[in-house]
Amino acid sequence: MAAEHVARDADIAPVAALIADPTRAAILTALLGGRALAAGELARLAGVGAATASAHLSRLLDGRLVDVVRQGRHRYYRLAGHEVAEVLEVLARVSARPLVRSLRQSRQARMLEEARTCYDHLAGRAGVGLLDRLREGGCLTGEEVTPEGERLLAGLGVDVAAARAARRRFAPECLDWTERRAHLGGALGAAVTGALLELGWYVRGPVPRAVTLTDVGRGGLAALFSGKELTSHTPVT
Amino acid sequence: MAAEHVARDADIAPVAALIADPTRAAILTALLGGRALAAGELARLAGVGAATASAHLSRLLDGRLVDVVRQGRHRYYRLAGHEVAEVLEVLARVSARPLVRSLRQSRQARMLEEARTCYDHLAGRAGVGLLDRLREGGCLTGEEVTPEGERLLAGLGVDVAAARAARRRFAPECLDWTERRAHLGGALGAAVTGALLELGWYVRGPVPRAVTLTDVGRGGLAALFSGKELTSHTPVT
DNA sequence: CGGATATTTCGCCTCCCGTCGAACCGTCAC
DNA sequence: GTGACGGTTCGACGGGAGGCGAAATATCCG
Repeated sequence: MAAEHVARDADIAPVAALIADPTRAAILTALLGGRALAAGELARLAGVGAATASAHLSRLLDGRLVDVVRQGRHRYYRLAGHEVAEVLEVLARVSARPLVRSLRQSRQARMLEEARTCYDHLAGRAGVGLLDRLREGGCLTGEEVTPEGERLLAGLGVDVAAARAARRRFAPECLDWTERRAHLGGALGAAVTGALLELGWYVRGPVPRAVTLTDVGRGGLAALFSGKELTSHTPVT
Repeated sequence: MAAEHVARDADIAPVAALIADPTRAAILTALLGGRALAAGELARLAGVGAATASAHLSRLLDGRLVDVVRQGRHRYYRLAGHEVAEVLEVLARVSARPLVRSLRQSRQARMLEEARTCYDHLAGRAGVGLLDRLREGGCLTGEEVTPEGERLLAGLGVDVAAARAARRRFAPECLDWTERRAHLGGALGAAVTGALLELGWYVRGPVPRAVTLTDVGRGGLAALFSGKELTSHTPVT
């Protein structure tokens, strides 16, 4: 989903190992509330002796998953930054992944599979289709926009020059994890997506990252790409 | 960061334990490319015997971190969905967290700490400040908008009724992990943030989730909240 | 059908790691 | 000071998990 922004390979095992222990997981989860808690409190919450908790906290400190602030004879521990909280939250989401989704959830999931934003660019079947159409139409070769592409995008109101001048990567492929194929990311992806929303071809949906194709958008895209839909699927109803 | 959307507590330890083993981590990382790989290939990539790899894959399968597709005498394994890929990516990010950031990174980090979007609503010091100002001004009590709040928000072009009718939670607090305090999330948070962008009080920055306060916005907010800035800090330069 | 190859299952060994009790070091209260 | 309490360090114990080789199973190819 965020392949564009993935850090180069780092050993994830050590960090995972820190979270893998049930006691440490309980400690970290207790700290998810944002408050700093004393060592003894954490030991109690985790249901373990003070010695054990201390050992765990020491390891979490080494691994820079928690910070400690000493205050008198107490030591208050808290999570070491929002990245750590994010890991715990994402991990909680996959851990809670139900075997079978509710109707509402599966409908939302289908909407997100169809079209959603990935940070600030279009993803899902629509995102993958868009990149395919752009490449098929010779608008994009590698990471460069061709003259045809420049014309087509200008027609949409995309400022390609501004995107090229942006401080982020211009037009990287971003791996789409529901499609397992690439969609268009980077400054250009953001600019194109912004233009599509601006034109009202896509509108943001009720679910945070969902966007949906409008009738206007369907017509516009069909005209742009000579009748080819971005995706062959019927829209989610 | 995404406390609004966090699943209820699930034991994250088992999933973390699956990732915690270096061999399994290597297997999962190899699968991050999105392609399905055969068991033997994965064994080779992970630098381990076929028997060992098989055992690991079996456990990953049990834990629903990978899917398998049998094709003749080969068994191709792939990650079981985008959530799993997300976990690995976020985990890679914290694992790679440098001890000291580069100047550019720290500047970007400061921008994000100041103001950014969290899914589709305002976060960072600006987001926390906004919620504080709304509460101080008596615009919001608990999760309800007061008549004063209704007037103030209407002046900004926020359609409170529409937000209230949305299918997502109306105005939940969303824990902000850089501030360790709450900001306004949910349908109302999204609507307010949309209005602020629409008015040009905030504009999206070069970095994916960054937004920055404009001069117009500074004036508008000052007028709204009788001179109080959302944050006492000088803007990031 | 029979040999070759891919993958899994089965023991077995080893070693790491979480646990606890007890001793030790700081800090607070009187 | 001196006792009480929070927290960490030390040492020993036990269980669980990963590693491998060998045998079993499944699939392909001729």
